[in-house]
Amino acid sequence: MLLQNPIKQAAVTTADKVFEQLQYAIVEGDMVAGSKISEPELAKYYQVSRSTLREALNRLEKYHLIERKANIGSRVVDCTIEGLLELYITREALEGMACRQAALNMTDEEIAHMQAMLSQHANDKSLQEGVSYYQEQGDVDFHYKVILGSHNQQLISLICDQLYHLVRMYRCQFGMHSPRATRAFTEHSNIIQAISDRDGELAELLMRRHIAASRKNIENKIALQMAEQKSKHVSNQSSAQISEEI
Amino acid sequence: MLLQNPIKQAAVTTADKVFEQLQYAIVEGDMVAGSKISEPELAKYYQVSRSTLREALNRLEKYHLIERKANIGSRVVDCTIEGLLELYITREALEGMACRQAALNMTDEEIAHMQAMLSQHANDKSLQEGVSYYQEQGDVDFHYKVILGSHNQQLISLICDQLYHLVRMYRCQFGMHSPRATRAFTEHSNIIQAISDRDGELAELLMRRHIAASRKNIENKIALQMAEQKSKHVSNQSSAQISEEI
DNA sequence: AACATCACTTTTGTCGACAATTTTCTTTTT
DNA sequence: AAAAAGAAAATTGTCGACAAAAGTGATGTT
Repeated sequence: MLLQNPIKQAAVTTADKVFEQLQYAIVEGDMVAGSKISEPELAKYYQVSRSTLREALNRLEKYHLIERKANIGSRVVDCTIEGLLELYITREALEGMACRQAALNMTDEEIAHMQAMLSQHANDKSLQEGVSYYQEQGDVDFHYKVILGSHNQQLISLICDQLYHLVRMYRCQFGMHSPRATRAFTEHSNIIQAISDRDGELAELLMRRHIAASRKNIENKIALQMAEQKSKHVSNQSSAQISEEI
Repeated sequence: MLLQNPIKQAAVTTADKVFEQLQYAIVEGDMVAGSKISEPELAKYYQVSRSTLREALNRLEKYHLIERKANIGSRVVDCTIEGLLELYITREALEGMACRQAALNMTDEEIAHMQAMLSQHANDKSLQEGVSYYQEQGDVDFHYKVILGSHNQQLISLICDQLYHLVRMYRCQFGMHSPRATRAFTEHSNIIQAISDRDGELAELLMRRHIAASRKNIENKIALQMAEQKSKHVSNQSSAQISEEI
């Protein structure tokens, strides 16, 4: 898997390993979103006792990948358009603030490193060719660098633990593509400039616009698809591909 | 306990009940912050098996009230000045955005209800007398109303589940008092006005100032106490009382 | 006296079984 | 035939026991 959580710790216990496998299965859609989870079945599948499976489920619940009800059971979280938009709004708030804090708290070395990363991407031939794969990775790297640069454990934990698992899940399930490389590159460039200027206010503003632009782009795509589907009388919209950036 | 989580569901299972008791014990400081947790000991104390106690611990970990390490054990989270300030910065980001969304998404009925709540507080004699108790409750009610008014499940869950347990813990452990009633009342009043004007931008700005003001006030108090302690050669600073608003 | 090693104790992780609750299916009644 | 009631099956919650890992203290070596 490409988009790794940068602050995760190694899986030492069996429950950890089962959790990781389940995490990938859910994020990549091998376990269908919204479906019920059978503890005995899964325990048998992963060759572990139900206790350790439940331990893994607890961790999945912590990361908002499943939902549990007492005496009823667990379900994989559902991927809805509303949920996706809510996620973007939350990201806008948290990553915006993280970017402001990064401008205040990043060391000069960290900033230099981020600038180096960016110019490396600039020289990368994939950018010129408009290939999305490397840019995708670069985009994720950039966002993580900014988040970690906030030096705020609370923000880091919330964004990386609570949000980004879901972000990756939506990316996979809705088949979202990367942003047009050049546009994102310019925006990233401006954000880094604001950070190296130690201009927290501008840095936050730019990051919020960067994320809000993606959200609005998605909203437009959705509106378009809805109209298309209405004219074509297609009922199933959950498998729709949304060509948009992270 | 006064400051309840407004979105919590009833505790039906034994693990739920143990979790609730442990939650209060941690928040109110009956279990000292940073201390190690003994599973056998706690299980015996609450008269449950270690399995159900571990289930409760899992939930505490989900809410960031304890921290676990594989094969090592659990510790109650530590209350530090840095952690408190990080919490305020995160609140500023999340509640600011929640307030913006509330301006966009609250129903007219919800707004009317919040206005009624505020004028009730205005007429309450406790406000005139500057009694903090009711105002404390009123302040919490106000913030919760705004958060729920965002109609954004992601924001609601993050703030109420992840942040407010810690907020209450810090309030208890640092013995923080309420804000001066009249000042907070005016600020709340202005925020509600912005919401009823459907002015999301202003609503967010005012809420962020409202929270940032508290944070800065705390920072000043801390700086003052640090100076005092230095002159008095007092070493223990963790039990300091910080007279500041939520 | 300080350090390393080994055995012992304690604690955490995992397992299978039982109890309680929910769901499903059958039977009964209107 | 539809709805209600009750029995059976399956699922979740809880328990005590064992296995594995970490911590502790005594012993021996340099």
